[in-house]
Amino acid sequence: MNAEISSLGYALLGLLHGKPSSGYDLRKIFSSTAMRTYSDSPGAIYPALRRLEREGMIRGSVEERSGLRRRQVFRVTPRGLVELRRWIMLPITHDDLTSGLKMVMLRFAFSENAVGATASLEILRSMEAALRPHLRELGQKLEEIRPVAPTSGRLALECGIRSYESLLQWSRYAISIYEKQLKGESS
Amino acid sequence: MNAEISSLGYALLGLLHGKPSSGYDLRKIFSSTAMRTYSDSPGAIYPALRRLEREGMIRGSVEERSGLRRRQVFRVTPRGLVELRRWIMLPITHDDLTSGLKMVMLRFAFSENAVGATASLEILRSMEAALRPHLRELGQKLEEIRPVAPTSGRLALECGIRSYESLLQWSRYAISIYEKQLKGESS
DNA sequence: CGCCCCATGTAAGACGTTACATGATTGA
DNA sequence: TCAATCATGTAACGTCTTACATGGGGCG
Repeated sequence: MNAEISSLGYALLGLLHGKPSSGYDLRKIFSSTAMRTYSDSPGAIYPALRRLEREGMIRGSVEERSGLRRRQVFRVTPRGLVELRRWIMLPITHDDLTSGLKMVMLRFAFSENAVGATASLEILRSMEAALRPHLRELGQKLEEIRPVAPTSGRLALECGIRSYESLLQWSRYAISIYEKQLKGESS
Repeated sequence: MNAEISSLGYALLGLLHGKPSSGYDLRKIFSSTAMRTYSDSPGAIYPALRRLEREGMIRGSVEERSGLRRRQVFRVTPRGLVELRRWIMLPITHDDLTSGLKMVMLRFAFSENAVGATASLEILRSMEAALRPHLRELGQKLEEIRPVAPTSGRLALECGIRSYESLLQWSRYAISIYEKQLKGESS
């Protein structure tokens, strides 16, 4: 009942919240967009959908359309929406930054539809706050290894640092966008 | 005999080429550096080492040190070095860019020690060449989704684009470093 | 009729995660 | 002697990958 949901599971949940779809539709979305990272293979998607259904996060309903083969369309249940929102609004931790940013960006990407623009803004601020100490830490690591590591090792670390700096700049840019958008709405 | 080597396997191979170590040493390296992403759990590292040994990539030798418990130090075999170099010098494909850059950066990080600075430079140029078309492609995707996606979805894609742009800048910077270094040596 | 697209799935195998087990040594 | 650290592993479990299976429908 209370099993963990994989990143693929959350990707599916978020997409289904945007639009009820069949497994085949979802597969096409994955394979045709930048979300290809979440596997476009049926051997991953169909079992993941069944797991979500077993946990009560989504419900599938067979569509009998004239002629064509049966097609099962999945919809997010109220319970699934609660879980999706909970996951999206999780505070951004240090681990979220180091263990690949895919999950965080996925959460952000779904945030506006699933929770609202103020939530998106909150995520961005949380990210900005988490990035500062992380960048300091990486800077220290660089100083540590500078004398001993080969150039290529040092440059590899510098590449990581730059990418986090770019993320920081992006988050500020995104914050400004949302602040403008929200101010416009309230006025 | 000819099984695929996982990313963790290559990480271990590269580290062992830098310095023969025990499983425990490797674990400490993983857990104390930015390479934590490659799992610091014994349940992953020890089986991976055994696989590498089975494939003839590394060889372990038990060190009998006064008093302390037996400690198995692994060394890269000639065959392992051939495989490591082959993997490092693989041309950088479009898939390498989309499926997380961890592998490419790992290859680059090991390149100087395992193959030489000219190889590192070659990798960087290959990366720069692969990045240009990829960035164009992402730009098109952005134009496609701009009218339909919510702000958060669009911003998430922009974040990806920025990170590749930052990677492109880094690769140019790294190329200039290597070019200077190699010119200095040859003169 | 044969072929390709829709749409769903299953089976085998590899890998990683978590948690536990073991045993020896060092230090309080 | 008790705990912590060194050092190596195993077992259970879940998930992903790859490849194959199935079966209807449209089309030339």
